[in-house]
Formats: sequence, C-alpha cells, structure tokens
Amino acid sequence: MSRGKKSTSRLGRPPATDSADTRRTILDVARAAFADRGFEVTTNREIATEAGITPAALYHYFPSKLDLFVAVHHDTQERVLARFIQAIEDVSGFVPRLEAILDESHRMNNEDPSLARFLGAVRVDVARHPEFEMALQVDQAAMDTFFRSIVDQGVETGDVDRSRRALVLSFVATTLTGLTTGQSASDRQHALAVEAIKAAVRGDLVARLPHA
Amino acid sequence: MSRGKKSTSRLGRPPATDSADTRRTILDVARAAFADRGFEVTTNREIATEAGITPAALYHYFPSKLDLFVAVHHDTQERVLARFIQAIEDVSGFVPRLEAILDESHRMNNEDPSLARFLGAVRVDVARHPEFEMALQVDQAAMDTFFRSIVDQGVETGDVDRSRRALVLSFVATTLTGLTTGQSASDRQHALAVEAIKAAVRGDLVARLPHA
Amino acid sequence: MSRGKKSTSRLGRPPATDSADTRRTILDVARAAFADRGFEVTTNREIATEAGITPAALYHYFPSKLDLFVAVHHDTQERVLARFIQAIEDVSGFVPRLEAILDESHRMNNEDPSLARFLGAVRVDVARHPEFEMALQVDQAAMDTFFRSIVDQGVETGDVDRSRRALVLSFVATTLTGLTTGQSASDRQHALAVEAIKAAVRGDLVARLPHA
Amino acid sequence: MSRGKKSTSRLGRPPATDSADTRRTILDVARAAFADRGFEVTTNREIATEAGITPAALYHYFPSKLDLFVAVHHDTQERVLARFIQAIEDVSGFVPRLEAILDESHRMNNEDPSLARFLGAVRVDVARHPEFEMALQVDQAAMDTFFRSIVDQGVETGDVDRSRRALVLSFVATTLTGLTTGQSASDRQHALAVEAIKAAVRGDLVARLPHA
DNA sequence: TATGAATGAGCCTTCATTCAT
DNA sequence: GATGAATGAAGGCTCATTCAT
Repeated sequence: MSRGKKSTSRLGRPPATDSADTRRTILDVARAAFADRGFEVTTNREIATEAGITPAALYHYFPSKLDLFVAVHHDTQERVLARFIQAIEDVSGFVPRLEAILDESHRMNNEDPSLARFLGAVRVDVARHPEFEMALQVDQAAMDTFFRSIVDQGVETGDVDRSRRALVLSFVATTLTGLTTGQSASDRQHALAVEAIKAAVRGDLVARLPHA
Repeated sequence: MSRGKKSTSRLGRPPATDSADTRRTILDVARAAFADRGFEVTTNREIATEAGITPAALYHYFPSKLDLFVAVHHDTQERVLARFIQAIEDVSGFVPRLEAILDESHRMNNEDPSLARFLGAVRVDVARHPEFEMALQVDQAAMDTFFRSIVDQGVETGDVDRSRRALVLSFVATTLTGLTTGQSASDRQHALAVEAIKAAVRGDLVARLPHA
Repeated sequence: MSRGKKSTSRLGRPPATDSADTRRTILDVARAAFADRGFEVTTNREIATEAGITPAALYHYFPSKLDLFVAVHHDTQERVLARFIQAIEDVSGFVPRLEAILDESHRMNNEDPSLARFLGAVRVDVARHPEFEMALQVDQAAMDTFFRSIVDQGVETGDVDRSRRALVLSFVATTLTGLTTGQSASDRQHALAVEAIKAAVRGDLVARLPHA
Repeated sequence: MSRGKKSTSRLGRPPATDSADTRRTILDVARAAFADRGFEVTTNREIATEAGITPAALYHYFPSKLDLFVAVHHDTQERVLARFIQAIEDVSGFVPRLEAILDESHRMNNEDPSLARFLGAVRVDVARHPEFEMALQVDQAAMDTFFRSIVDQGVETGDVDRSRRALVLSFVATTLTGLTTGQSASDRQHALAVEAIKAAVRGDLVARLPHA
C-alpha cells in the first residue's frame, strides 16, 4: 500500500505519481484503518503514513476526515453490493440466493477482510456519531433496498410466507450484522458462522424438535 | 442518578455507604455512556457531570478511565449472566433454554437497554483497543463458558447433534452479537429480531424447501 | 506579568496560586499581545507563555480564543470608559470636556499604552473578522453612547450648533481613531497629536484664514 | 478582473502583454483583499482564485506573499501620491491645498475604496509584522515628504505659524489615519468625516468659545 | 472525599511554499 | 507561464491525568 521509498520524499511534486493511484491507496488504507480501529481512534497521520504521504496531503483528496470516511463508505458499499448483485444473478429462490450471498460474503472476507469489517464498523460509528447518519444514508439505503428486494422476491415465489416478511428481513439484518461485526477476524471462524446461518435458514441447525 | 445531600449528623449511615452509592452511580452512568458512544468518544467529564461530580473525583473510585471501563464490564457481565442463569434454571432442553435466554435478553433490553448495548459495544471497543483484551478476558470467558455449557448439555440430551456442536455455538455467538449491536435501538425492533432467531432455531423461518 | 519560576512547573495544581490573579494576568498579557499584533497573529501559546502557564490552561479561564478576545475588550472598554467618565465629572462645556477626555486619554496612554492601542486594534480586527461584530457590539455601544451624550450636551448648552451635531461626532470619531491607531507608539508623538486635536477644536490650528 | 482568453495566433500582441495583464490583475485583486482582511487573514489561494489562477502561479510574478504585499504597497502609494500631487497642482495656500487633498481623497474613496483602505490597513500590518518596516519605508517616506512639503510651504506663505509646524503635521497624520482606518466604509460616512476635518481646519467646527 | 488549577500529548486542519510536469 | 501534488510548520483546541488544597 505504501509508496515504496519511505523517507526520501522532499518538498514539491513527487516524480511519476498518478493522482488516481494515490486516491485509491488512501481509500484502501483508510478502509482498513477505520475497520480495525473505528473513526475516532484512527488518526489522519496513521492513514497518511500508511499511504506513504503526509497528513496534509490527505486534504488534497478529501476536504476532511469525515469526507474521507464517507468516501470510503461509498466506495466499499458500492463494491460489496456489486459483488452481491453479481452473486445472485443466475440464482433463483430465496434460500439459494441467501446462500449465494453468504458464500460471496465469505469469499470477499477471504480476499479482503477489511470490506466486511468496515461495513460492520460503520454501524457502530454511526451510532456513536449521529452526524454521520445523514451523510451515509444514501449509500445505506441502497443496501437495504437490495435485501428487501431479495426477501420480496421470496414472498412472490412463495419461498417466504407473506406474513413472515418482516421476520425474515430482521433475521437477515441481525445475522449479517453479527457476521460482519463479530466473526470476520479469522477465516475459519467466518466460514463456520456462514455455515451456521445457512443451516439455520435451511431449518436443520438443531435436531427436528424431538420434544414435540 | 444524582447523589443525595450529605447528612451532617454524626449518627446514622456511615460515610462508606455514601461512597458506595457514588461508585454505583458512576458505574451506571458510565455504562450508559460507553454503550451509547463507546470508550473513545465518551469523556471523563461527561461521565463525571452525569454522576454529579468532577472528573478529578472519578480518580478516587477508579485509577484510570480504562479501569473504569473494565469495572463497568465486569459489573455488567455479572448482572447479565446472573439473569441468564436464573432464566434457564427451571428449563430443560436446548431449544427451550435458548428461547428462555432470548426472552430474558429481550426483557432486560426493555428494563435497561444500556446493559445489552454496552455488551455489544464492548466487542467493538476491544477490537479497537488491543490493551483491553487481557483485562476483559476473564469476564468474557465466564459468558463463553455459560453458552458452551448450554450447547454441551444440548449435545448430551441429544437435541444438538454432536458433530454440530461448533456450528451451533457459532450461530449463538453470531446471532447474539447481531442482536446487541444492531437491533437494540427500539423495543419493537428487538422483539422482532428475537422472534426471528427463535423461528430460525425452530427451523420454520422460511417455508420447508419446496425446491428439494 | 509572568509567574516567576519559569520551567519548574509540573503537573497538577501549582501551590499558592490565586485563580483571580491568573485571570487578571491573562487579561493584561492578552490585551498587550492583541494590541501589538492583532487577533490573528497573536497565538495562544504566546499569551500563555507570557502569563506563565500552558496554552491548555487558558481554556480553564476562557472557552476559546475569541472569548478571551471579547473578555479583553469588555475589560478594556470598561476601564477606559470609567476613566473618561471620571475625567469629565467636574467639567462643563463641550470643548473643555473634549479636552479633558483627550488629556485623560494621554494620561492613560502613558500609564499603559496597551489600553488605547488595543482599542485601536479592535477596529481593525473587527473589520477583518465580521463574526466579531456581534460579540463586541454591546461594549462598543456603551462608548458610542458616551460620546454621543457629550456632543448632545454640547448642543444643549449651545457650544455645538445643532446643525453640526453629526459633523462634530464624526470629527471626534475620526480623530480618536487616528489617535489610537496611529499615534500611540511614543509618548511624545501622542502628546503632540493630542495638542493638535485640541488646537483644531479651539479653531486656532492654522492662522485665521488670511486669504479671506 | 479575470484574464481574457489566450490568443493562439502567432501574430498580434506579444505574450509579454498577457503576463503584464496578469500581474496587474493580481496587484488589484491583492490590494482589495489585503485592504479588507489584512495580510494574515488573506490567503494566497484567495488572491489566486480571484485573479483566475492557482496559488502556485503567483510565484511566477512575486517571489513570496510578503513581496506581493510590498509590491501592492508600492503600486498603491504611487497611484495615490500621483493623484494628490495632481490635485494640488493649481492650488495655493495651505488650507486650500489640504482641502483639495481631502476632496481628492474622497473622490478616490468613491472610485476605488480599496486604495485608501489598503493604505489604512498597511499601518496596522506594519505594526504587526516588524519585518515589513524596512521593506516599506522607502514608499512610506515619499508620502511623508509630500505632506511635510505641503506644511512647509504653508509656513513659508505664512498660513501656518512656524512654531506650529510639527503640530499641524501631527494633525494631518492623525486625521488621515482616522479617515482611512475608520471612516472609509460608506461613502456618506467618509464625506461627513472629510467635511468635519475641513471645518476643524477652518476653525469653525464648534462655536467660537463663548466661555473665554 | 472532592475540587479546581494546571500539564503534556496529540488531533484535525490550514497555509505558504516547492517542484516535476 | 501554469498546474497539481506534495511538504513542513504551526495553530486552536480537547482530553486524561495530576496534585495542592
């Protein structure tokens, strides 16, 4: 992620740098930092250093720390959503689709754990900084809409009972929050959690009520 | 929340009680603050003001902000665990017990939402402050042990397939994290999420796979 | 102005200090600094150092740099106005009163040049920071009222022609601005300027129009 | 204020003229900015943006912000002085000349208020930045010399009493400082102040001392 | 037990300036 | 002649913490 030569940087424009590259690097580095340590604890200096620049240079790309956070959120949300959409493209039926999403989720967590972790962290940071809500709600809404549509299609195809629409939606939200917030540390842990959710959705997590 | 007037009479309650009161107040106030805003964003001044004292006075009760946080964690964990233990006392069978825990969880969220919210927030704060890990792991372990024992008993009674022990444990962890982190804002939302988890555990969240 | 022992200060409350004293010192030191260098150029660190404390300690007394500035303005305005009022107490007639004010002005400039210089500097800083206007206007109004009343009394006693009320007021304002902004550096220069204004008011600055 | 489109034809105005235009624009824009907000508060970016270029481009015309300020001062002083000199060309006698200067001053304030305001602001900025003193003193001296010569001629023609030379000079300085610093905001206010000064010089600002 | 005065470290941000292009 | 990317220095302010009282 960093710029290679560490302390050789001097005043003025550095030779042979691409602005877009630097922006991308900042976004990636910041996502990881925000995911790991949250908005408050992450400092501009940390992000900058990891991106191979100075804190002041950050302001060349983003007008403030909050704006950077919002940009990271937008970027991440967009990427994750694109993957989800692509994952269910050739899949039909509610349960298969949810499973496809969970699998894709696991695949992404494998490639770059900071994606899911960041999205999990956002929930917390938003709760702690009510000002964020407004700035992020546009992106947030896109994801909500996606899941709503999955469930709604399940209702239409008969997979999900109409009366259980809200229930299922709540389950998806709760479960995905738990997955991103608590279980994305190790690959094995994440895989296990994904399998557990799948089993629960299929209805065979525990033995078929032997008490009844 | 604020402390009563100090009695000037020589007889009566010993001063020690006053001190214990203040400590209790600080703990309660701090739990709410940490739950709402997290460790970083919450300032000593806020806690102190809400407890009716000055920031400096905090240091008579806890040697540092971190120690206060740990104390709050210990206190909260203890109280929640006690409620959980009591909730399953007269219940047998894995699913009924899990349901009892979920119900108790909902009841507690109703009485004092800061309990669950704090426990949800801890997970995040610990991840963000590696120093916390060591200090909290003793308390954390107690809760883990509790859930492990629930599942293990389920295995023994045959409710939980032995091969699925880890899976079920992961499900409980994921699900409870999601519940405390994401769904404890409104009572209705929390109730719905609890019902959703119960349905999933019972295996009738969605229609019995018509595709199969 | 400063606290004596320079680098002996350590953490915690310093022994034997009076809060009111420190506040007074800050006010005095800040007045001089703002007068000399203006609001922008003066740093909290400079003020603090000259007052024998750290920049952070400033915030124990004033919530922000702007509030400190406003407090200095209030304090200075109050002191100067009190002196002016006292100076004209036993004097009657417009010209004698204006002369009394000019003399008092000179005396004050001699005792503590920062008083007048600060008031001169304020005009500039307000023009440069429109946000200040609101904060200072209450104090400003008191001084304006004072001068207006002097002129108005002159009108009543017949010293000032009713039709020239605005003209005289403008002269006083222009002249006093010039005095505080431009001529308060050296005592001799200030004295000369005061005499010049007096002569102009008396009408014998230059020879009685020999051209006419 | 903005620069015309660069002509791409090989014939026509040499590029040097374009450059001179830009320089002129910068000077004008900077004068207004420095006059309004002073040296400190005005940023290179503001000046550049208003001149239609980038901050870095400023450095092709002036080696530093301070040099730009000095250049603006030189330019402004020169222009104002030229107008003053021209204003008194056909006028003789001290009072008439001073009145001519005041009138011209008012006319200039009407045409471009930034001229007078800048000169008023300089006094303050110089006091706040001792480094300026040396750089500006050459220009400053020209203006001083001009006023000195006016007064000296008054002495020679008998309009000004020889013993009052310094007094009159001080009056002119005080009064002009007050005019530029405090009264150049509105045209009406400026006009009134000019009339007030004239009246004072003529000796009929207030009624002829009835107390004497 | 509690307060009030103070510190030191650190944060976000701004700004004049530099240099490769 | 001009831009865009970057730096280093500094500034206002906040905060956990300390210590005399």
